[in-house]
Amino acid sequence: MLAKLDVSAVCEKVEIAGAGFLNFRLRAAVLAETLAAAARGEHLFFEQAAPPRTVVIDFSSPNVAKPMHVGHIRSTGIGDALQRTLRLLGHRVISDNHIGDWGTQFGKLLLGWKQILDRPALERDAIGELERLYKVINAECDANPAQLEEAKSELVKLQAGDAENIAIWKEMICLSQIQFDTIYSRLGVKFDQALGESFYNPWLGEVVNDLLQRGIARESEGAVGVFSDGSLPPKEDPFLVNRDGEWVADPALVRKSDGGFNYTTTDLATIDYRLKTWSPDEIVYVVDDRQSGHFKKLFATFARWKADDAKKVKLVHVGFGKIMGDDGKPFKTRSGDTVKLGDLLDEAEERAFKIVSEKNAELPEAQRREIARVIGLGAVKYADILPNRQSDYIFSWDKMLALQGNTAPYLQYAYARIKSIFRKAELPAGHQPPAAVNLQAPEELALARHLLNFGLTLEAVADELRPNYLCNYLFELAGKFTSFYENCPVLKAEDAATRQSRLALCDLTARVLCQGLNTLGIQVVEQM
RNA sequence: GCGCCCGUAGCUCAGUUGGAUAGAGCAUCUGCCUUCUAAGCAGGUUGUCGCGCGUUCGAUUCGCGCCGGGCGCACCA
Repeated sequence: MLAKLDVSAVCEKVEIAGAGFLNFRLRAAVLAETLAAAARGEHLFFEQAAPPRTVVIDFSSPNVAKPMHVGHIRSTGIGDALQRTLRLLGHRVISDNHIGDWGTQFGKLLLGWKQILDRPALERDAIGELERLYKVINAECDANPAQLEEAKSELVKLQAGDAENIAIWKEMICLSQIQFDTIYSRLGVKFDQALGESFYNPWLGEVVNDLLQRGIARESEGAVGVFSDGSLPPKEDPFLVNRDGEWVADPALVRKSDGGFNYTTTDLATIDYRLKTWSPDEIVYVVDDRQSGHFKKLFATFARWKADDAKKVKLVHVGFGKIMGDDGKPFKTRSGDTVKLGDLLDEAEERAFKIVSEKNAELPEAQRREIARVIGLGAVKYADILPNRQSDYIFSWDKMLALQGNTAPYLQYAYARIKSIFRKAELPAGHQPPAAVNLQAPEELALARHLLNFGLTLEAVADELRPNYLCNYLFELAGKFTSFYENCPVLKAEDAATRQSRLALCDLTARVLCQGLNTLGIQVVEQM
């Protein structure tokens, strides 16, 4: 292999190193020229994908009439990082927020609205009031069958298009939309589409009829479900479950015995719509791992329903684990309630503000507020993306804001230090990047080599749908930069050429840090 | 019961698809601020990669079997 290999243009002599290893040494001149080209703005160490793919990403998916809570940050944060990564690499992305705006909960909500709505409370805090309606009526339904019947009949009226119920339902959606807009604008998350469950209503009946006609679904106990077709061994068959040693049917229900539809039905109609509308190569669902069984059934059902279409698209469930409190149980407030996303972000900003004020009391308050906003939000997002997504992680304010170790503030700090160098450098307007980058010190070389890996890392994130790879890359980059920073004076470098070269290295590092963090949905600050 | 996920340093976690001496942060110990932000850096200490068998030149990574934890298993989504 060595005899046939010709990489002399980019590498020094290639050496055999033990059993099955070849050692390649990148030519210093190639490294320097790659950096010089980047300094001239010709690239930033990554390339556009060829050919680009079309990818639908389904994430966040909050419910109408409920507060967005801590359970939504993983789907929202991971999904947003993925859409940003794919876009950066030149793929065509359609991000779609599949909002829970339809379903059985509206029976209870409508009943609550009619029986116990507190208008002034609704105007003060719409989501709080809607939440209260649901909780009260839900409790009453558990205790009182007559009330449950009432709720069901409100739902039937809604589904039948009753004008009054439709109007109330629309108002609830409007009120919820205000909340969603507020949260997403704080998070800086944008969607191309927000086609909620209700959007697919017109097709649900057809979906079920078609499945019945093709013999994929059948009736059972008054409901309609998709059952095993026996094509797989029982262990691998998503439509079978073992109970006490017997393999029994575990169907995907598509119509309830009362005639209502299930979420599998909506999801089937959704896949069909997305294929017809955007012809994607891939549809990615960023949803809690606990729903993996649902997605297995959904994908298997779709493959049986539309075999030709199914061959053209890759359906992927990007699952993730739970967020735990430091007691190892699901993360809750001290009083045992779910943590609301808005409150979580408020607290992150407050904690960051305290720290910024301690470290940098001399900055004006407005600037400290803005720094705290970026740092606090970044800390929460980063802590959420950093762990391998399928494992649960323990939520810790101290850890994410500790600002040492693998955290967003550490990365933002590295960026701020670079910007500080440029403020002190007092470069003339229209400063040109150096003609040559000259790398000598081991810290310079290590930093330069690591910059080259940015593109490979982005591609790994896109291929495996794991944004945590980018977190680890950036953490290493910041680490290599600070080593360089400690050991290699920039402004007081021994000669002008070294100074120019090191300035270029600093600038490229800042650009990659900024681009990388932005790709994770995190901003940077010039000073902190 | 069956399926899925997890088990890596005292703690919290990485480990880019089977590669070389398994890495970070916290904790702990030792140095470094009249010099570009010390929210930092340099270095020391810390491991039966849950256990066993197998496949392989080579296994934390793949297969099988155990042990321990979490989650899911028909009309909620």
